[in-house]
Amino acid sequence: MPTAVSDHYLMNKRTYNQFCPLAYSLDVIGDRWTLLIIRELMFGPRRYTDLQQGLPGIGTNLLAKRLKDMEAADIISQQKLPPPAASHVYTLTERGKSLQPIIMQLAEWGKPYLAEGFQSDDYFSTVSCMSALRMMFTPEKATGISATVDISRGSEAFFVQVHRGVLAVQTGLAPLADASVRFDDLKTLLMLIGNPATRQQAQASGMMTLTGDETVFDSLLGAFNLPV
Amino acid sequence: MPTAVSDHYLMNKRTYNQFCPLAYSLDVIGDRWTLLIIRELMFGPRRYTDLQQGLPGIGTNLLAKRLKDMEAADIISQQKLPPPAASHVYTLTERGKSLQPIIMQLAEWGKPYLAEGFQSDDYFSTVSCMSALRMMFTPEKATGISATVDISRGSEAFFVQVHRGVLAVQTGLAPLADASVRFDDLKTLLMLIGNPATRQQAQASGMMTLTGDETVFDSLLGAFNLPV
DNA sequence: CCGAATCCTTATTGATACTG
DNA sequence: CAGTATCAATAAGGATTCGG
Repeated sequence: MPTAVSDHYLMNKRTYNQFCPLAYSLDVIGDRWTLLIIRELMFGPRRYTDLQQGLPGIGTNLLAKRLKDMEAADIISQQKLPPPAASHVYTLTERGKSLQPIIMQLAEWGKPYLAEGFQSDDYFSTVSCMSALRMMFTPEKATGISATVDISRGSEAFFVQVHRGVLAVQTGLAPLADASVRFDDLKTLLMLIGNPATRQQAQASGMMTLTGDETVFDSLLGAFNLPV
Repeated sequence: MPTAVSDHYLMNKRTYNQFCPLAYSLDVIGDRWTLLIIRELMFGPRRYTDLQQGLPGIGTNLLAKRLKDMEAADIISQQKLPPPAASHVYTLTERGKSLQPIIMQLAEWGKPYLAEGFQSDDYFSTVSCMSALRMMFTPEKATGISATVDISRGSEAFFVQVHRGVLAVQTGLAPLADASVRFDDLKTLLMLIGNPATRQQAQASGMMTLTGDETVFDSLLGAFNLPV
C-alpha cells in the first residue's frame, strides 16, 4: 500500500512552513544524514547494510526512516536484485542524481574546514575515498600510466583504473587487475599519494597489504596529486 | 575573550566524524535553520529581531545559539552600528557570502516542490520575496519602464527600482519613490505579477494599500514574469 | 546474514516567560 | 532590543530483538 508511505511523508514531518524554494529544499534534504546517504549512493546502488557501513553512528531506525522519507520524496528508489542475490538495493532517482552538483559544491566549500584540522579518528568512507580520488586525478601526470588496481577495506571493495590518460573508479572488483591493495584505514592511501616513497614502510607496518604487481601500483600513485 | 566562543564551538557540538569535505560542510551549515539564517543575511546586515521576524518558529534561544556557532565558524560576524543606532547587526563574512551560489542552486532544486503544492499559511519572508523578484525580473519586458516603488509589510520595508532595463532590489526605503505599497501577505504581490488586472480588487479587499503614482506601480508589475 | 522494528536514553528543538 | 532561563515536545543515538 503505497499510500501508507505517502501518508507518513506528508503527515509526521517537521517543516519550515515558508513560501520559499530554499525552505522547501531543506524540508526534503535538510535533515541530518540525508545528504550523506545521497553521497553514499553517488557511485551506484547500495544495500541497507552497505549504507550502515558508510555512515557509522546513524542508528538503524533512523536510516530506515530516512530511506522511507527519501523514497516518498522521490529522490531514491528501492530495487529488487535479480534472483541469485535475494536482496534489494537503493538507487538515486533522476531527481536524486540532480543533487550531485550541489553536493560537489558543498564538498568544495567544506574543504578548508577539513584541511584546517580533521580528527585522526574520523571515518573515511569508501565512497568518500572514491570521490577524493576522482578529484585528485591529474591527467598531465597520467601519460604513459596503465594500471588497474583493486582496493579493499573490510568487506568493501572498489577498483581504480588509469589508462591512456583516462581515470575510472568503480565499485566492486576489476575483471582483471594488475594488483590488489587492502587497507585498514583508507587515509593510508592518501598518505601514499602524498608521499609514495613510504609504501614499503606502510607494508612493513601492516597498514597495507599489497599483492600483484608492485611497480604498477607505484606508477598508479603517480597519477594523483594531493591538493595543497 | 574570543577563546570562550571557540571553545564552545569546538567542544559541545555534534559532528559526523567523517573524513569528508561534505561531512565537514554539514557539520558547519547542516543544522536546522542555519541556511535560512544565511538567506536572511543575503541582502545585507540584519538585527536579531529582524532575523526572528524572517524565521517564524525558530525560538530565540536557538537563534542565539546558531548565531554564536556561525560566528565561531567564521561565516557571520557581529558589527556595532554607528552611534545614532545603539544597536548591532549580523553580517555575512566572505566565507558566508561564498555560500550564495550553493543557496541559489538549492533554491532552484526546491522550486518543483514549492510549485507542486505549498501550504496557504506558509510564511513569505521579506528576503525570500526580494530574492523571488530578482529571479522573476525579465529585462526584455522592462524596456521603457522607469519606476521606484517602496514595498512594506509590518515593520519591514524594501524597495524595487527598474530603470533603463536595470533592476535594483534593496532593503529600506527609497530616497525618492514614485509609489508605496503595503501588504499583509507578500504573496499578494506575486499574485499581482501573475495577474496585474486584479490590482484594484486587491486594493478594494484591503489586501494591499497603495499610495502615490498608481500607473507607475502597474508598469512596474509588467517588468516581471511569474515562472510557469 | 539482511533489513528492519522496538525500546530506552540522551540531545536538540520549540514555546514561553523573564531580564539587563 | 537582545538576548537568558526554563521546561515540555521531538528527534537522534545505541542496543537488542525479530522475521525472512
